[in-house]
Amino acid sequence: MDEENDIYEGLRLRVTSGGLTPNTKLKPAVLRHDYNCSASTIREALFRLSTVGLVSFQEQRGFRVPIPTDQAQHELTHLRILLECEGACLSIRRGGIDWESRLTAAHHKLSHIEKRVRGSADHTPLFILWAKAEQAFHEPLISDCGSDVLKATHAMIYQRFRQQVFNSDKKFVFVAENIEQHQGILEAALMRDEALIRSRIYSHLERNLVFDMPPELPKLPY
Amino acid sequence: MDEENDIYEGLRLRVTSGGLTPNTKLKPAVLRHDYNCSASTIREALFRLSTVGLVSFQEQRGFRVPIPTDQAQHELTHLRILLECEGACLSIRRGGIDWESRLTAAHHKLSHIEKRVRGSADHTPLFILWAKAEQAFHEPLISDCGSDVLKATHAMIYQRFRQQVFNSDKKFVFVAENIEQHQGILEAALMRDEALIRSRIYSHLERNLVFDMPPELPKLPY
DNA sequence: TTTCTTGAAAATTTCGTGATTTTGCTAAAA
DNA sequence: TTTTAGCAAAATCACGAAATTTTCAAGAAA
Repeated sequence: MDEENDIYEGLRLRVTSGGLTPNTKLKPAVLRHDYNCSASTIREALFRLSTVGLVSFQEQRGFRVPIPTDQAQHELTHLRILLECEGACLSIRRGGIDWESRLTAAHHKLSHIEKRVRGSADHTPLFILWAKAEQAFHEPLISDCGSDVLKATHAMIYQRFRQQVFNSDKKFVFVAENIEQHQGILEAALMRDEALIRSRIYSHLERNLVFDMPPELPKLPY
Repeated sequence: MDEENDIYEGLRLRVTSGGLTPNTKLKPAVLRHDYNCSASTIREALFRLSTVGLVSFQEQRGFRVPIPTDQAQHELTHLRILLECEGACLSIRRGGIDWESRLTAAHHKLSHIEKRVRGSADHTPLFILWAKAEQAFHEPLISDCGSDVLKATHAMIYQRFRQQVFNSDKKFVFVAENIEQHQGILEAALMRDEALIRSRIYSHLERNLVFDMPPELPKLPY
């Protein structure tokens, strides 16, 4: 099980950012050779991935790479906004100087990579690197919210979101605005301005919303 | 897998509302007899349950019934409020007359059971019945939000919440206020008043929050 | 041509077993 | 009495094979 986890991680990487065509069948009897283990072990890992929505599963019909749809992209984005805004606001209240520090460090790395991406013609080779850095920025954003459940749920949604956009036909198109948007989010965090960080997280993710959002939801009662 | 799912559901019921003492070991070799199948099949189902947080798992140490903690209760309640408010508001906007109808029907059943519970001395025997009716009310509340991801995430959190309170030492104490609170939520839904339904969902769940909540979060940017 | 049946090949699911690890008990040492 | 060491029993994990189900191509019927 020590390496069982490696198998799980390996498969997760493959279905989220491995360039697999959506709807591709994932056959334990085939994949076993790539990981030097039995089909049962692969099956177990695929099963776990299906529970969190990273591979689709139908009884007696095996596992497949999920098909990205506009609907799914919209829903995942919506939930990401909801969870990330909540986590960020709570972190602003609870986080100390060490939180600011971690966030700033993560942004520094991300910013460096994004500037490199902007300068290069083909973004594809840098994608994996960028994806890791962007996750490493969005994660500490909510790290001090004080809720493991919130963080775990966000992580689940985030992974599915990443898979969705990477496997959609648009592939990876780097958006230059990302740079200033990430900067803006960092600034709002350091300013401890909750309304501002909400607004900026929303603006950052907005372009992934394919349908209209309700014009305005009333403020929370707490 | 036809009955595999029955096994999964059976085990889920047992760990969420089966009266098992927290930290009880769940041994595949023992449980197999209750379900007439092999230990491997049980193991697979337990594995799936562990992925959604309904049983705890440690490699080489097997599966156990999770131990309820105040922290977990607080976090699960917090997320329930977040998701349920969001889903209810979206349903208010998108739901039609059929939505009102389903919600009213569910409330009618729940209300009937709750009045019976209030009248009886020992609540325990009615608990299973009540739990089902209460879930059957909170589920259509968000059913027309238009997001399967939101609904699935809420279902996951809801199950864990239910397990948490049922397995905590307080066991099942029926709170009389539930009756008017559910009534109030229904009314807010029919009035299509989003601010009101948020406030009432919060009030309804508030007593499960063991720590202070932030005094107020600013309104969402959309 | 299109639809329906048939049956062989392929894939999926379930199961028992052996290897490895943990657990619990007993006895010796401090 | 308390702690440590060692051994036996029990439990967990990975595996390969048997049993069941699906897939799909080829031929029959409409």
